[in-house]
Amino acid sequence: MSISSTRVVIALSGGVDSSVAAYLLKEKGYDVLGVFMKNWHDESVTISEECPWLEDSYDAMLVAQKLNIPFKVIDLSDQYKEKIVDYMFNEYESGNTPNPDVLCNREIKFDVFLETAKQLNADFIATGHYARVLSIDKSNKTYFGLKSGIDVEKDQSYFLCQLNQYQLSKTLFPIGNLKKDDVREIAKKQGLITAEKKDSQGLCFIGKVKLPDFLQQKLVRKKGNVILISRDNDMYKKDFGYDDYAYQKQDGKIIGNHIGSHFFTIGQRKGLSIGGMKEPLFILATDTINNLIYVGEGSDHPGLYRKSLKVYADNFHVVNPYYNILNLNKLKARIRYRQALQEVSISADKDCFYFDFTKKQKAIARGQFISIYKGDELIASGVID
RNA sequence: GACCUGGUAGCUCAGUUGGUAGAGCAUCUCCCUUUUAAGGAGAGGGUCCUGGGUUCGAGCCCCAGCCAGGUCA
Repeated sequence: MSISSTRVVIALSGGVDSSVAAYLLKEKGYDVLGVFMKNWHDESVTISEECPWLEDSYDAMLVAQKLNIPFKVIDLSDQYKEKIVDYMFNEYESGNTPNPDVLCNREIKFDVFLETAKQLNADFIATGHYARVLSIDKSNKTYFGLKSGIDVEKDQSYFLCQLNQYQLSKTLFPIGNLKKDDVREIAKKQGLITAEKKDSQGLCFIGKVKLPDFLQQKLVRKKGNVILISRDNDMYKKDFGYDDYAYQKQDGKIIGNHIGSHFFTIGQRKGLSIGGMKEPLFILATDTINNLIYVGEGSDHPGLYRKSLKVYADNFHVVNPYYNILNLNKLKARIRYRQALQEVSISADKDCFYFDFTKKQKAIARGQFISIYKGDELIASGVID
């Protein structure tokens, strides 16, 4: 298959990264089609009066025009609501801390969008992620690997940690081997309107919303106690293994009230509105069954740290089955975006995968994703329990 | 009932020999960041319990009252 007859549908977000990705594909000679995904509409839960997607879609269109590639807008907001927004509400309601952007990639960009692209006769889809796809051939089988972007500062492989072999086999990341500065430089040189545009932030394609406000559109406020746990509580002398510290109301003293434990997450400092301490208060745990929040004073409070965590086997996802993860050593992992990679060792039984870090980890949040790296390749991931 | 201690920013408190007030926490804003958080920078905020008095001048001294906690009968 020649390049000129290979059709690539690029997801144009209206930002500089996808703009340059599109340009690079066009330069290589692919048959490129630009598509803007509308993932949000204003009828459902929303906070701000502005609607940033309109401006973004306009920028995306201008870039497509400039590059002389066909362009269209597709509306995936129904699917986005069903698969991402509802997931968020459900997770928060049950006391977990979801990661919508990881799900957005797995369920929307590399699923619904991929299927839509195929109907447009696409051979591949492409996005402006800072990540790379490599393939390895072994005994007549091709394995696809997800590698971090060359630009360590901008690496976005973490958000792609739930992609599977099929999805990777259909994906190109044209800017994965570029640095952000280079991307902006190219955009500038090509006169793309997005060259100086500020990097996007906040939930993918929704824009900047304050999460507590967002959640309160659906989840009700419910007054409950905030309980202060002393740093020399007996709890910290016991070994909880791979489980969370199990606090009970009588382990500390009530120092105030909150508006609903499901609005908060472990490690959180802001938003409790309780002052009068020497050091800041951090949330050690939330109990959404009894509507309680446990806090500790100071960023070095022992309740904020654990060295191990577990992932249920059902929630464990192998990105590249070329490797048998349990046979590898010198693995590293991160438990949130942009965290420096941490040394970890992995074991498993038939129910769970167990992770032991060399260094203690701060604010391990149930519902977030751990992603495991061999060198610069992301080989597996899982939902933290 | 008597005595003692204290009533200073939203909270916890500091305020030297009297010269119209500060720190931490909280709050807000900005930066950082395609999750949640964290982190960095900055800002706002006080008729110093009330009423008198002494003094050129009182949060700091004196008197009375109110409130909170404590002690003694």
